[in-house]
Amino acid sequence: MSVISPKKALRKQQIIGTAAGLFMKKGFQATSMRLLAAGLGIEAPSLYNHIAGKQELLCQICFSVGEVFMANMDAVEKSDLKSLQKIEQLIRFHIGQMQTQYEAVYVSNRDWKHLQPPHLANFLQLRRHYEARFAAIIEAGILQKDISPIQPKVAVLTILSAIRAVEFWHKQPKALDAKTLENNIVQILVNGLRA
Amino acid sequence: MSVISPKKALRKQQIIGTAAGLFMKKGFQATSMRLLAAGLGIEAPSLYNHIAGKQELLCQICFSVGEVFMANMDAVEKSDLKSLQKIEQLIRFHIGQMQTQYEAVYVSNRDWKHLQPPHLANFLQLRRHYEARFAAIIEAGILQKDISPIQPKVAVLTILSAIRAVEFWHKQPKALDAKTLENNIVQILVNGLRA
DNA sequence: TTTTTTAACTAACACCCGTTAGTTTTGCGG
DNA sequence: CCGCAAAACTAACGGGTGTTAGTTAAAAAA
Repeated sequence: MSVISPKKALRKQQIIGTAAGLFMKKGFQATSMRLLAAGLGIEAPSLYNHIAGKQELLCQICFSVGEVFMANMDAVEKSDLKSLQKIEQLIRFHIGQMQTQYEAVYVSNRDWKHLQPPHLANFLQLRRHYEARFAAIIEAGILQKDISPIQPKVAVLTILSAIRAVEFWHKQPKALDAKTLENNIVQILVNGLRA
Repeated sequence: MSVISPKKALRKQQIIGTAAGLFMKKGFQATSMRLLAAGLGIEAPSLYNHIAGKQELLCQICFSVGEVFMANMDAVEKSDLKSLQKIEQLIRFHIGQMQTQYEAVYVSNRDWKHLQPPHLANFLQLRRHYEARFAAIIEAGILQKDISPIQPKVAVLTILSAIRAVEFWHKQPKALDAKTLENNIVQILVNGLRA
C-alpha cells in the first residue's frame, strides 16, 4: 500500500478538466453527472470513486483559479514597478489566463454563484480580498499622480469586467491574433487610467 | 367581448417581471416554474393560461431588452454628434439601462445562451448587428483622428464587457451614488479610446 | 501466483422538472 | 341575476437529477 497515489490524483484531474469543459459549454446546472461520465467513457456512479460529488468539481475549479490569481498578485505587489505598470501586469496576466486556462477561468467567473455554503462565502472573501489589493495599487497610483482621480473600487470592477471581452474572442480566435487582442485591451484600460 | 384585453396583457407582464427577478437571482436553469408560480402566489400549471412555456419568458426578456438598445442605436446614429460623443452616449445609455432595468438586462446578458433555436440564432444576429454598428462608429472616429488606432471590434467588446461592472455595483448600491459610478466608467473608457 | 485494493459496473432510490388534461372557482358583460 | 369566459385549481405523466448500495472485473502488492 503506497502512501500517496499519483495515478489516482491524475485521474481526478482528468475528471475535473472534462468537467470544466462541459461546465463552460453548457453551464454548471445544465451539466449532468451522466453527461460528464459519458464524456469520460464511464458510467455516472463510477465518478464517485474519485470525487465526493458535483459540488467538489465546482469547488476545485473555482478555488484553483482563485489561487493562481492570488499568487500573481503576491508577485506583482512585491515587484518595484510603478503603479500603472503593476496594473498593466495584472491585466496582461488576466488576459493570458483567459487564453491558456480558458475553461476553468470562464467557469470560475460565471458559475461561482452555484457554490454552496460555506464554499460560497470563502470564495467571495477571496475575491473581495483580491479586489481590495487591486484597488490599493490604483489608489497609490492616484496619490503619485500617475493615475487620474477616480474611485479605485469602480476602476477595479471596470477593469475586471472589461477583461471578460476575451470570452467573445475565444469563440472566434481566427479573427485576430492573441497578442493584438491583449494589446488593444491594455491600451484602452491603461490609457483610460493614466493621468 | 372586447377586441383586445389589456388586463390579460398586464398579468402577462407581471409574470415576465417576476420571472426576470428570479432568473436574475438564481439563473434561468435553476429557476423552476413552480418557484416562479410561488412568487406570484399561484400554482405552476396556472402560468400556462398566460404564457406558452418557460422559453417564452426568456424570449420576451431577451428580445425586449435587445430592441430597446437597438432603438437607442438608431437615435445615436441619426444624431450629428462627433464619434467619441456618440460612443459616450451609447455607454451612458447602457449604464442607465443597467440601473433602471437591471433584472431584464442582466438576464439578457447572461442567459441568452439558453434560448432555443430559432430564437437563439435570431438573438445572435441582433447582437452582431448591434456590435457592427457600434464598431462602425469607432472606425469613423479613428479615421477622423478622434480615436487612437485600435481594432474596432476589440474596442466594442471591451466597452460592452466593461459596462457589466455595474452588475457588481448593483449588489451594494449604497457604496457610492449612481452618477459617480457612471462618470467613472465613462472616464476610463472614453479616455482610453481618445487619440 | 495469491491476495488485496482500486475502479469500473448495474440497479435503484427519492426527488424535481416542464408540461398537459380535466375540473372548479372567479369575476365581468348583458 | 344569469351565463360565459378567464384564470385559478388538482392530479398526473414521462423523463431527468444527484447520489447510494452492492457487485464484478482489473490492476497492483505480497
